[in-house]
Amino acid sequence: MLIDPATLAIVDDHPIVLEGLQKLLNNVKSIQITGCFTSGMAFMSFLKENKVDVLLLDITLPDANGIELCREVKAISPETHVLALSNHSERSMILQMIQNGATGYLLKNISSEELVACIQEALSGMITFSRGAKEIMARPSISELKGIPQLTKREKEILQLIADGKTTPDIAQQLNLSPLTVETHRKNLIQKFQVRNVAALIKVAAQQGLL
Amino acid sequence: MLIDPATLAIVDDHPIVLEGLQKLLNNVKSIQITGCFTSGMAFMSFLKENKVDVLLLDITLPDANGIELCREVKAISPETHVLALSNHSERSMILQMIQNGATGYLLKNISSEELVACIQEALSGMITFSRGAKEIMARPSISELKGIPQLTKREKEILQLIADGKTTPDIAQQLNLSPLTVETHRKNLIQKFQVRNVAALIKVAAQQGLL
DNA sequence: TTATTTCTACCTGTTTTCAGGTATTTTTGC
DNA sequence: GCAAAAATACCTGAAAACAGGTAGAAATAA
Repeated sequence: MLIDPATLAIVDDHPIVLEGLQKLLNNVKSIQITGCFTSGMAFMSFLKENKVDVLLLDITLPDANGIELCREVKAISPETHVLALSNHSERSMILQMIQNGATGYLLKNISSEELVACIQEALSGMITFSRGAKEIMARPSISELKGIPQLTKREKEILQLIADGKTTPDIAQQLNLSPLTVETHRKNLIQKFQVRNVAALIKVAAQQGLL
Repeated sequence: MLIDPATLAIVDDHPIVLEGLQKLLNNVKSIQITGCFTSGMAFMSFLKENKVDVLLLDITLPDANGIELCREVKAISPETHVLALSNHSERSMILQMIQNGATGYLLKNISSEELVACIQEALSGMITFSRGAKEIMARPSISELKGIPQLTKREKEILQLIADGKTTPDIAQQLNLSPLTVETHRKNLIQKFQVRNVAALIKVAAQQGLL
């Protein structure tokens, strides 16, 4: 008994890459390439009509950015496994792709065997990385982790409430404090993070994983 | 010629877990357990005096939370590979740990062989997940990906600038627009995201990876 | 016990945001 | 070419945030 081969699509604005990947994957029985696209829009209209099990997605595209495209794909077709295929080797980029629903991240220097293995792993419902990507992920940039101001318990608490959209009077009431006290904490937070206002405060706090 | 065994420490508030892990890893020649701790503080003072190659870290601790502890560990000792060892099976939790410098995430139902394999993988400088964690990572919650408002180019641009701490007048000047126009965009952003103010706006935008 | 940090609270005045609209001009998609 | 979407711009008044302070009480660490 034969199982249906998995359907695979590729989005990459370099035709050469498309060619190469097709040749490479054509020998693989368990995978059937059902579409190659050089733009995000073209793929999206294809996806609305066809089932796609795996998508190999380049991040840099002419019409849209890959991160957003990935999210759109998963929103329409959650069962499609999106594998980012990119030259970008920044940890933050990989994390962003994963956060936006990618099932894996492959650097373009990947070997053909590894590529097939990663596709199989994705098909079996697991996140997957190419060797290079795994190494990048294991090396957090020091700058990301240092320079994080030490917050007191109260400050963390208030930071959370601010991030939830609460205003100073709201917070004061909720914590049984004077609004003036809350204002002080808010000011201290802004000072500790060396930012100009809450918007920037929340951004850096979020980026450091404090929310 | 023998290579020095890797040093490993464990932080977990359940003594039973510590016992179990010790027994389990004692047979492994390439790993030497150099410390077991039931609190974050105890480990941190140990870390200041001793080299630790791998740390098995429970996320729920009495004195500190594991996410912050992980960051502190990496800040002091970037070469220490922190492997989260936890029962928490939420995707967001795993992502947060990774974002805060963890080299991997293991669910506590991990088998002993898998545990050793993951430790080896971490030691070789790659990120690693237990099988269960890989499966969780591959399944983004639909709620994370849906409900993301469609933003126009201008709105994205202004959202970025707001997140950078720019005020309406700043942005207006930078983009050669009337402040009133910027205000309109800002209002539309708040409406599209269904939030009360910029603080909440930036939080959700950051969480959806838009910044 | 002392020193330090944290939490609390206050004051003044200015700037910015936000709510709740309306409305014209460009783009863009079909 | 027409409709829809996007970008532009305006108005008012209230609420909130921010800058730049000071300062006492309480908790914590040395």
